[in-house]
Amino acid sequence: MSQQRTGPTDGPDFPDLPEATVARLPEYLRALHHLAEEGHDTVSSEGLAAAAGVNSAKLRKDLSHLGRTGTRGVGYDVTLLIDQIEQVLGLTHRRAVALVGVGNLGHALAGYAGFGSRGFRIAALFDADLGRVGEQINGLVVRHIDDLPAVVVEESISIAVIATPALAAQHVCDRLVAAGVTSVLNFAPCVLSVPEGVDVRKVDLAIELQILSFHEHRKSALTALPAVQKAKRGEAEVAS
Amino acid sequence: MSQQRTGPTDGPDFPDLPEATVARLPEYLRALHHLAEEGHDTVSSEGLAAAAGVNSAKLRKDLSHLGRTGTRGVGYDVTLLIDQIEQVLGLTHRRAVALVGVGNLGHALAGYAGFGSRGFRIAALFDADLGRVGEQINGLVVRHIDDLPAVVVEESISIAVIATPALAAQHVCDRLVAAGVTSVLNFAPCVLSVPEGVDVRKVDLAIELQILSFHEHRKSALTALPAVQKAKRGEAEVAS
DNA sequence: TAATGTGAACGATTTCACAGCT
DNA sequence: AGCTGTGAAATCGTTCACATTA
Repeated sequence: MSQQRTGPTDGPDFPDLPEATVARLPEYLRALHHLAEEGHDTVSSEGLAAAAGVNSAKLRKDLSHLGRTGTRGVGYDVTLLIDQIEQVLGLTHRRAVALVGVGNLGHALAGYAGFGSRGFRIAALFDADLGRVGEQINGLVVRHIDDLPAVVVEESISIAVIATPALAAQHVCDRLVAAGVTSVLNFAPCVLSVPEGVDVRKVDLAIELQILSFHEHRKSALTALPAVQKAKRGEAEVAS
Repeated sequence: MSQQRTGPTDGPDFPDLPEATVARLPEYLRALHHLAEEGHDTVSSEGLAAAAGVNSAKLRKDLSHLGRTGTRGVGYDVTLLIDQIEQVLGLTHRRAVALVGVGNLGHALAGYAGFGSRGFRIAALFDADLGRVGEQINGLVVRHIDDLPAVVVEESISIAVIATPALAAQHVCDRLVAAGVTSVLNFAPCVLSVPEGVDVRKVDLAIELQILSFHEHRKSALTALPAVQKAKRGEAEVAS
């Protein structure tokens, strides 16, 4: 819809994807890798949608933004689609990631195998605590945060993970941005302000539980008073 | 279990909030606690919106769903609003949470202080690996997953966190649901299927990075070809 | 006067239903 | 015949702008 096509010479490599679609492509990618391991060569929109936990119309609309990806009457070629999604997500090379804060959570993230297998390489660990600097985790030495600028350049790092306490996060973020980082994944429970052109995503573990708490609260309120209005909701509620 | 009834006429207690609003209330709550610690008694929609990283119209609309919460010409009473949000989110009592899978990530989650300070109590740890059963983490003994049914009842657990490998997650989830758990926070990179009435939220760390990777990719494509169409985006891009 | 609460406009996303390929 | 790709409809969410109220 909102697309002015810039000519017959294609919007080559770069469709302007809706944000909601971007957020789902990684899920499709994971499902596709799984299907590939199981030996599937092709998959229908129904099949892939089921594996990714969405409905098939949504999946088809999402994939349609990537250009022609399937074959009518047949479905999608699994390996081809993997390639196309990895292309669009910029996963054709393994991206170097810096992790700041090797406390409780940071330590676990540093050892999380899922990053390595899905396109990323933890290239450096940082902490402000001199007691932690020098420690070795998973084959990487923890460096002092003052080394940030040098290492970011050295390792061509553009993505960083913040796993510090909330009070330190904004300061750390400022230093990351100053060093050239342009994407931040923030685990600290606070709002980060960043200049234009820098992307921030946030993961707040307690917030996830609080959202579930709301639903628990609602469910127990409904079962406690089964009298009025239950005609409303009918399907399995899966929020993501 | 766990209901706090205000009487038979408690209809007004339970607004039917939009899901997007529910997802933001915890962020407001966090910001409010922070403001309270700084000694603020009241806060305007502008002020709270800034602290929570949203715009003020959205905040007012969100809060309007809770009923009259502010005072025109003045703003919102900080402690009163905290109470109202905690009420709606069902945080008036501390909820017991089970955590399954005390590997790398699960271990860190078991020690995460943010759960304790924001309405939750990790009440039990489980693992399938007998080598881990008996280990003590943060004052809790890891139990074998066969003990699930007993412990869930004993501790009145309705929320569980899954931090197992992907291959085990569905099986663990089935056992949790069978034991009576009705909300699941899933850290395993896979889709869980659950019966109606059970809520699932998912946190996939690699997916978060992949979404950032997309934006990195797009940014570098845009700076590489500064020629065409840049009139589009204007503000700081904060995706959550 | 200052700031909330809210109808109405707008925009984004999801879903439907089917035309069009293979 | 079967399944993708896609307009159009429906739904959901955001923003605007201002009437309303303390």
